[in-house]
Amino acid sequence: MNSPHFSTKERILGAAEELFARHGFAGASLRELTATAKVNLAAVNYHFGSKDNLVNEVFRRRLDELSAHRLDALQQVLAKPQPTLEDILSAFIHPALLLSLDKSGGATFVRVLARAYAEHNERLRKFLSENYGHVLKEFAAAFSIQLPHLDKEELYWRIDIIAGALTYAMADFGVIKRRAAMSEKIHRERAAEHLIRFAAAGLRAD
Amino acid sequence: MNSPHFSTKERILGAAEELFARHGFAGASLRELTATAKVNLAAVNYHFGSKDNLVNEVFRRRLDELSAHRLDALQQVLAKPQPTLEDILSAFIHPALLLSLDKSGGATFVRVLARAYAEHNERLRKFLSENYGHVLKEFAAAFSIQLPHLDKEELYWRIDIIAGALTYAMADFGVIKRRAAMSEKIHRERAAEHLIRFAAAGLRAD
DNA sequence: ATATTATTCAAACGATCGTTTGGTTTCCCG
DNA sequence: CGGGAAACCAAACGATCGTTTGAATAATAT
Repeated sequence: MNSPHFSTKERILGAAEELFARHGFAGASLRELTATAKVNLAAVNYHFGSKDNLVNEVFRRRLDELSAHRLDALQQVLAKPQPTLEDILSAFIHPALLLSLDKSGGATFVRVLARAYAEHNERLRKFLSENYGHVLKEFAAAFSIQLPHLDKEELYWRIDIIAGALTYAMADFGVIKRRAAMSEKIHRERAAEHLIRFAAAGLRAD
Repeated sequence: MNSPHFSTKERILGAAEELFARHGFAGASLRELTATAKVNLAAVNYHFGSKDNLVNEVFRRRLDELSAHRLDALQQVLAKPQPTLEDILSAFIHPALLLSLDKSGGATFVRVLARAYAEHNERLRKFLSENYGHVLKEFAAAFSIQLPHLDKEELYWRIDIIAGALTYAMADFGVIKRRAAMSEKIHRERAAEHLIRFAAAGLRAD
């Protein structure tokens, strides 16, 4: 990720993704980050303005595409005659599954996503809400039709918890490396199916 | 938690639990912590030696009891003629559910537990592994009998991920407060059942 | 080739962190 | 009551953090 044929900005983004996944946002220092990226310490502030904004850009680089995939999948699901809760959840999870299987940092980014859920950083939540809140809003609306017995507050609470647990479960925080990439893909796909069923049960509960 | 009839050590532990849950271990500063506990800044180092050791003691205060409950429940399950995977998972989750329903900080501590999973702090992991690793080891042995097709490495990996997701899902990180305590208890119990089924499916997958 | 802009760099700044110090107060037992 | 241990407190220490500075270098355009 710090190969010389990447630009300074790209090397910083790559190192940031890696170190944010490993140490969290506050835990990753700009000194270790810039050393990993093989750039000068001041390069982060020069190219991104601040560490906070670097965090934003790490998310933007991946979330624009992930959100688009999720909304596409949701639109296809809602076009069906009788969409199920599992269909909607699949539209939410499957794009993240694809991202986690991506070879160039996608899996690392899913771990960063899980960090974002765990660290209840107010500033970051505001950024994500302002830029990608409409995605969760559309999914919440789709869920709401399937779950008329839940009021808005209760639904949002459940989506928040479930989305966090789903993301965490997909994030693969374990220390042990898996053996074969092929077996990993199969495992993740099956895990995603189980996650969908678990989340559907959690949403359907009275 | 900072009532004057609590001792200084207890006030510090209570404030630490609260602030660790809200801001994480690195994110909670001793200055805010001691201000919340209404004690002097130096009191933490006087009574606990260091911030790291304070983190340890926050866990020890709750985990001794939680681990004992889990091992008791596991022993009862293994005494049955045909224990199922769900039985073993229930022995792991149910004590945590009881803790999360505890009125005096138990729910807050479950959020701290979820933090511990998300922050991959090496020092903290070592402390937890040394002091409570035998609990996970006994559960892993019980799982292993039910899941002979999984080798040790794969089993530990799955337990790590699943335990993290379970803990996170139980941690109730959502901002929205629930309305009635009674409805919360019912909701959590049902959520625990769903979690058990989800985790069992994840463990049983090839 | 020269002027202008963009980028990189070593060094320092101010703020905040956990921790330590030395003195004061409080408590308790002989 | 008196004396020694325990507890508390304000203040300072050293380290590390994100950020800024101003000069040196590289790249680009006229």
